[in-house]
Amino acid sequence: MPIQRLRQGIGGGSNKVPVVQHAHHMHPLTPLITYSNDHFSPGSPPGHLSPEIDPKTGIPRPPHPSELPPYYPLSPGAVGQIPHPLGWLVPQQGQPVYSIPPGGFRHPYPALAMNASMSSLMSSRFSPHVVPPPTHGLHPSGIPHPTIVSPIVKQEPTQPSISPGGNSKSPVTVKKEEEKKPHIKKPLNAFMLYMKEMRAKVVAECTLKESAAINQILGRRWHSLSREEQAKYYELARKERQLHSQLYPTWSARDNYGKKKKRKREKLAQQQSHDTESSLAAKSKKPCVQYLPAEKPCDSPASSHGSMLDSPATPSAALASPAAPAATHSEQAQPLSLTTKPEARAQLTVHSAAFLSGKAASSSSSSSSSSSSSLGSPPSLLSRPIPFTSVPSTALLSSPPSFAATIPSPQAALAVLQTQPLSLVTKPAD
DNA sequence: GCACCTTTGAAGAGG
DNA sequence: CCTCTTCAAAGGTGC
Repeated sequence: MPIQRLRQGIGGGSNKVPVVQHAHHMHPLTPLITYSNDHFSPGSPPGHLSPEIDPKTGIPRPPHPSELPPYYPLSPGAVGQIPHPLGWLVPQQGQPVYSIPPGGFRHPYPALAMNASMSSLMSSRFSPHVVPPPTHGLHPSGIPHPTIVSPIVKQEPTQPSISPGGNSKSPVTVKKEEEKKPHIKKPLNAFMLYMKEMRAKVVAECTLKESAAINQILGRRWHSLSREEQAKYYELARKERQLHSQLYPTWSARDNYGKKKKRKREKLAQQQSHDTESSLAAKSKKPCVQYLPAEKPCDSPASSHGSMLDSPATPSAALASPAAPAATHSEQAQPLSLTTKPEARAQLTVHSAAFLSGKAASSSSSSSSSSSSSLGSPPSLLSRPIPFTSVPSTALLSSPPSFAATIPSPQAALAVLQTQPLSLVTKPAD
C-alpha cells in the first residue's frame, strides 16, 4: 500500500522517476533545490523540458507543474541525500542529514529564503509551537518535519507511560499512546502555500485581519495569477508532497480524518436542503465576488465598499460587490452566491476561469487546448478543477486546475456560455 | 476553549 | 469514474 502511495504521490502523477544528477556535486549543506525563479521563470524552462506545443493550437505552453521534473531521486535505491525544497535533506541510508543553517532552525526552509517572496512561506511551519517532538515526532529516518505537530509534546516524552490514574495498561494507556502519536499534518497544497506567503501582504495592504475575508481576496488573487506564477506554487506543493510521502510513507490523509471536529456537515446538509428550496432566489440576490474588479493595491471590498468592510456583518456580504465589470451575461443569468457548496465552488471555478481568460488571453502562455477540449466536455469535467495527479497528462491539458477551462477571451467565454449556458454554469435545482 | 468562516487543492471514501 | 467529504492555514468572531 505504501508503495502504491509512494508511486502515486511521489510521481505526482508522473511515472517518471528521474534522478537528480547534479545533486552530489553540491555542498552537503547547500540546499540543493532552490526556489529561485530559475525553476519557474516562464522564459527559462528546464533544458530538457521544451515547452509543449498544444497540438491543436500550436501555442506553446509552459510545463505543467506535474510535468516538471522531480527534484528528488524517488526510487528507493536512488534515495540519496534528498534535498528538501525547504531546506531539508533526506538521509542517505538511514543517516539523517540536516541542512542546518548557521542560526539553527530559525528558518525552517532556508532554501526558500533565496526567494524573498517565499521566505514567509514557512515561517510558522517550524515555529516554536510546531516543534517536532524530540523522539516520537521524528520520522523513522530521524528527521523531524514541519508537518509534525504533536499537541502532546507537553507531555514530556521521556516520562514513563503511566497514566495519571496509575493504570499502565488500561484502555486509557492505549488511548494515551494513541494520543502520543504525533499529528502529521497534510502537506500544504499550492494555494495554501500561496496563502501563507501572501497573507501578510494582503493584511498589510488592507486593514483587514479577518482570515475569511483575507482568504477571499487571496482566492481571487490566486485566480489572477499567471500560469507561471501559479506553477511556482504547484511545484512547491508537489515537492512538499514528495518529501512528505518520503518522510511518512505510511501516512495517509485519512489519518487525520476526525481530528477536527466539524459541525460543518450538519450545516451543509441544512444549507443544501435550504438551497434546494430557494437556490434560484438566493442566487439571483447575491452577486459573485469572483467578478470583483481586477486587483487594486488592496483588492478587498474595502476599496469600493469600505463601509461594508469596516464593520462587516458577514465577510461574504461585505465582499460581495455589485460592481462587476466582467460580469456580463453569465452572471446576470446565474449570479453566484458565496457558499462553500461544492457545486457553487465549481461554478465559481468555471466563471472565474472564463473571467480571467481575459487576462490569460493577453498572455501568450494562454492555452487553448484545454478550452477546446474542455468546452466540449461534460459539465463534470469543467465544473471542477482537474487534479493533476489523477488525469493522464495527455488528456489533462497539463494545466493547473485553474486553467482547465481557460477561454481565450471574455467574448469567447460569453459565446461558450451562451451556447451551453446551463450545462456549463448551472446545476439543476432538482 | 472551540467551532465557524473562507479560500483552493489533494486525497480518500463511497456509489 | 465521478461525486462528496475532509483537511491543510489563518485569525477574528461568536457561542
